[in-house]
Amino acid sequence: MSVGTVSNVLNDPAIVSPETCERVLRVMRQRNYRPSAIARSLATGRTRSFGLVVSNIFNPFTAGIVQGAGEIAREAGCSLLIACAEDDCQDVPQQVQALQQHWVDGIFLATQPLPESVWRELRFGRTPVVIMDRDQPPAEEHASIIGFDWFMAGRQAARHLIGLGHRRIGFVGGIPGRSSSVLREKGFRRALAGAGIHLDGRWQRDGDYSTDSGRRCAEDLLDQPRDRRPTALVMGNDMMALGAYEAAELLGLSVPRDLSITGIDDNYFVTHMAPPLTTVHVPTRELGREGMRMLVSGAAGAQRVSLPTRLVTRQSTAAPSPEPAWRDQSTSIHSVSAELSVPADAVARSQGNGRKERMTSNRTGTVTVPGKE
Amino acid sequence: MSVGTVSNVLNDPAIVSPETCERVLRVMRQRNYRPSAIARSLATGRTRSFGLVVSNIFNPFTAGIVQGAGEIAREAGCSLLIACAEDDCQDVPQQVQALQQHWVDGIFLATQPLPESVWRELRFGRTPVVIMDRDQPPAEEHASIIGFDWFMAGRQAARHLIGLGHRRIGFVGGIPGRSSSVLREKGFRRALAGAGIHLDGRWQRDGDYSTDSGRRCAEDLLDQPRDRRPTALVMGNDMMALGAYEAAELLGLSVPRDLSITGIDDNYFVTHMAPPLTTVHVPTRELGREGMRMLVSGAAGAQRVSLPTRLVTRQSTAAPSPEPAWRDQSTSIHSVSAELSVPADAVARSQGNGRKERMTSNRTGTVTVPGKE
DNA sequence: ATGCTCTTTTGAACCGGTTCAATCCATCGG
DNA sequence: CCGATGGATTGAACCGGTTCAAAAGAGCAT
Repeated sequence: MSVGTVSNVLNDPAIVSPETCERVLRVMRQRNYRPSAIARSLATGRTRSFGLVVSNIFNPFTAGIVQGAGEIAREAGCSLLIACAEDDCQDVPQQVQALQQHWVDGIFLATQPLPESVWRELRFGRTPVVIMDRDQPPAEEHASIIGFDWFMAGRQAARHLIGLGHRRIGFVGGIPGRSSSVLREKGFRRALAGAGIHLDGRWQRDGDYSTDSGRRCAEDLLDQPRDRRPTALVMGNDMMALGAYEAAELLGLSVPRDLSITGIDDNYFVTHMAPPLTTVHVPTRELGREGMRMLVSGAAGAQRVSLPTRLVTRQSTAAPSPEPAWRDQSTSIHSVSAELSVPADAVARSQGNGRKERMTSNRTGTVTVPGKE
Repeated sequence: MSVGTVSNVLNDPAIVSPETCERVLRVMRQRNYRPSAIARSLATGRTRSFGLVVSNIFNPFTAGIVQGAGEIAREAGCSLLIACAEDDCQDVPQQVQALQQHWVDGIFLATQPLPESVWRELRFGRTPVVIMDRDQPPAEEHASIIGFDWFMAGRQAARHLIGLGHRRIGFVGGIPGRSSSVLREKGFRRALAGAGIHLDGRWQRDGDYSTDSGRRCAEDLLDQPRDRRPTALVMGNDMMALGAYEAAELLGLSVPRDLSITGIDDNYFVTHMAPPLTTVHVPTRELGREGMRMLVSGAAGAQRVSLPTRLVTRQSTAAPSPEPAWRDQSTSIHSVSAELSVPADAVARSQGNGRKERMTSNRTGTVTVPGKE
């Protein structure tokens, strides 16, 4: 019995006679044989394993990607090497190098930010690469980009509030300059412009995606006389929205009666916030799946994919309370159209008894705007 | 120039003449040579990589372990293969098998629960194994057990409340039968017994570690006339404590004025709960580090390590409000001693203005009970 | 010049598979 | 009976390193 035959039983049983095949399998079972992935890789030059580099593993955002990527890898019978980079991501090049030495068949870079120096490392390998959420077009042929439509996210949040009748809407952005932040803001601005609402620069702040920064910015925006204060806030992500809740509590404002708040991300904890947060769902698991799909299918290369987001309505948003009579409402044609576009049930739901609602609400909430918006 | 010499330059430059060494290194740099971890593994029989099997990657508990294990692996120059098992952990044996095929030098099993069938898989490999939090002693010589002192955790939570003067303390446990749950409860009972407090079975419920179950159990415990209702709740983990907050809000009880609540885990979100949660810190990152340390040092085998927990005091606990006068206080010697053991500053802090406190409190909170308790 | 260390380099076996040309063997047609 | 056909099996090269006995060379004492 030659090793070649045994190898054939493993890889292509059809070309081996049934008796031989059976005999080989019996012995394997008996001696509890396990083929060595290592040796196989050395012989074939392919490992059927992929590398995934992430930064903050505590971030639910990251966890979603890991989850999704793992699913696809499993389905394809491939293994996934997950490399956790340090917080500042400076060691990503080393991580990439380590993965290359393991001959991974592809690399998924899902860190934020991504240091420029990785390109030097990537250039030498012929390894296919998928990169998450990168601004610049890839410098290499074998790299694909995958990301979220952050413009859509910002616009969806703002449109929702406009639809509820809000006119004075504040915005707290994420880390300035980062494209994911810039696009959220652009989407927000577009929505306001589309509704003919003048954007007051005083109602805009830059945070850094942390709860604390969210609280600070929100306090700053809200600490004004009632008639000059925003009636709604679009927060750049859920963590900052959490901070906005804290700010509202500090200032004695009730959510959503005195202030509507929206987030972006749809982290798992938002359903447990009081009240549950209306936010823009960002399909991280789907990004993990899609990115890994590109790698296992060998389709990675010079592509650019953007995943849509969708608004999930919960109890942190409602129509603004009526203004004192002496203050004249804006009655432009835009405000009328905005008023008319409020979905009736959304208003009813938002104004209902939040408490009872919450007991029966499911974790995922109600999807208001479907996929393509 | 023979391949043997080149190999020596890589592994033991000292035995190669300086000129040769330099020459080899220059060519390597020039041709951008990267040694193949695959080929090296095949030759040496060791991969310098380890497997870590986890279940729910979204769980901060899991994230902590991944983080810690990753740190030690990195320090040791080893790589870490992270395998995410499905939620029910039924596929752990397959995951283990895959890791064994990759010739990992050791496996860290950090799933909960762990199906019995893995033993069949583990028995055949000579791979060292570290298992998290397992009840039974290991069946094999090469397996070590690492876990938390859940008994201590339960006791610390209860003692803290007793120290504040609580006598009617409710308990909501985790999944019944699981040793981590049983031990928490035992620690809780021991603390009460130690203070001479009679444990009323009606003040005990079993949850499943989810927020919803926590809410249900807490509601159930609290929905009684004031004088028969617990003044404090020990919740089996932070998620269930979150549920207890919801229950308190539903019943119109203020935390901590009407009800003190403690958790276990010290998840990152607890500092953002309103009020911030007093909980027992469980050092997951340290567990990851320690477990991986056992593997990389080759010390894994028939050991049993238990990591201490520690109480972190925040604003969800306070002394109970005084009872109506007509109800006679228990005045046994135990209650007097309990009263005296209240640390003065803890009471002051808990009763202070939670709002102002919170703005300046650091994320990690105040460590009340140091390491060894 | 010879023999003896000691350092450096070499060559080949080996790790555990894959791959493929070559061989073996049975069957069938002529 | 011979040759052709085709399926099953074999043997050896190969993947890219490590390891180690053996060879080569250098330096020194005799």
